[in-house]
Amino acid sequence: MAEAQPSATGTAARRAELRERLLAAGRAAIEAGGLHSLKARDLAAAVGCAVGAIYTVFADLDDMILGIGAGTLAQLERALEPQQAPQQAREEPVEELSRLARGYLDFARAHERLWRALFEHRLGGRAVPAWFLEDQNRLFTLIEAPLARLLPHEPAAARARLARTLFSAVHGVVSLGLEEKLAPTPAETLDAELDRLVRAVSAGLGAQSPGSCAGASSS
Amino acid sequence: MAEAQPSATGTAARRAELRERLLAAGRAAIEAGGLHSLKARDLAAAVGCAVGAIYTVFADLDDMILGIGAGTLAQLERALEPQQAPQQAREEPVEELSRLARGYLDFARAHERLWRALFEHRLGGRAVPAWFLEDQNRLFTLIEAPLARLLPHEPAAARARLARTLFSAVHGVVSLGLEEKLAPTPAETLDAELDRLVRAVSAGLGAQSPGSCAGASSS
DNA sequence: TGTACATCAGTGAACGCGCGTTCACTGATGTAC
DNA sequence: TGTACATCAGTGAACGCGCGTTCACTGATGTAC
Repeated sequence: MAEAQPSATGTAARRAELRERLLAAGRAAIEAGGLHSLKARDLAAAVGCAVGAIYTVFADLDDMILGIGAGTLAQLERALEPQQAPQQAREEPVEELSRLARGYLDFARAHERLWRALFEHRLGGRAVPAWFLEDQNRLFTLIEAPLARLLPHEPAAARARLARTLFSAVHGVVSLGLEEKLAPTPAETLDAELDRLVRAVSAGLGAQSPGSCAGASSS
Repeated sequence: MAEAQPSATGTAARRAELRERLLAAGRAAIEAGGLHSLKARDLAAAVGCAVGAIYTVFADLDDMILGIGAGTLAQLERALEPQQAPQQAREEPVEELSRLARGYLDFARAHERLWRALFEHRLGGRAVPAWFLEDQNRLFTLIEAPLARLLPHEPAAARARLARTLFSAVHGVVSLGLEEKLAPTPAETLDAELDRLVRAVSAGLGAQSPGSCAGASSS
């Protein structure tokens, strides 16, 4: 017998549980209808609490949106991390970059609205908190590793910039490619195009760096 | 003396003028505060007419937003076209692609909110009209020309896809690069990064195609 | 174990505001005679 | 040229809805004795 439901015991625990359930309801709402479908009354109805209870756990809805965004970022990071080859037996940097891009595309497909919500800024004028930006930067870091092997002579600062640029380019292809309201791109075509882009950039970057091309016949 | 103001004479002409003035007011509103600042009452106040008059010229505000978008696309196209080198004395395809990308970045900078409005879809569930999609496709066509010279052996269909992909990549870099709410990128850095990307892709694409470089000595 | 009481998480009706769209009306325009 | 009348572009108050947030209240929880 004892506590069947995961209902919390202490007050603090109850609050934490309410917070989680609201976050889950918020995620569900966004997945069902986009960020604009996030409504205080709907959330309250979904978790079975009063509207006012939301404000005992979040400062306001924007605060909650940030919480959801943090979860999405964490999930995205988890989805991409395993793509990194085991420490030893490192694969070609190009392959790793290609897999990361593909992982990003797959994630966007699987959680399109949640993912798009990351880039819609509904926060009324308020600045994005620092911890949120750090979460984002961690994504770029994933790209920097293979990039470092691809361009070993590139200064670290330039490599960081490049990681961001590469991410942005991939993001652009995924974002416009999945936008079905405009000219829709068939799934396999999009896969192929994204891969082609990543390989072209990788090859081109290698060629730009000292040596390169006939010299980048790898080693 | 005679008609001083550009006030129209006939009824039809008056309507056309009202439409233009409303579009101008709408553009101004978006430039000042983004798409969300487009309010019927503000528009009426700006052009000095009644709220109801708007609906004698546009079906609703979404219809008007499409009209504004069409204007933005036309302006963007005008901004990019001259970038194409005179028919004779064609420059290197890479240079042309680089200049197109730079032109896109400059346009986005100069009219950021108007430009972003093109990609925000406020149209409630309604499909984007065909003429709007055609306007968009004309942009991709601008890229196809230099691409054709860069990859002469590429089938036309693949080239069209590639133009779209390249556009998306550039768009991504510009879009995230100008987003000041996230980690902001300094202007010159963004210029340089975008250029580096375009050159890398161009070089890489050339290397992918038969011929090229050391002959894709990979294998 | 029982009782009285204080605390405070949680309540939900109500506030306040914003805003797209409508429609019964008006007054200027232009036509007919 | 003048007059009476019909048309209809344009009016703007009002409708209707949505929605974030508040706050006076309540009832469950847990403590003190």
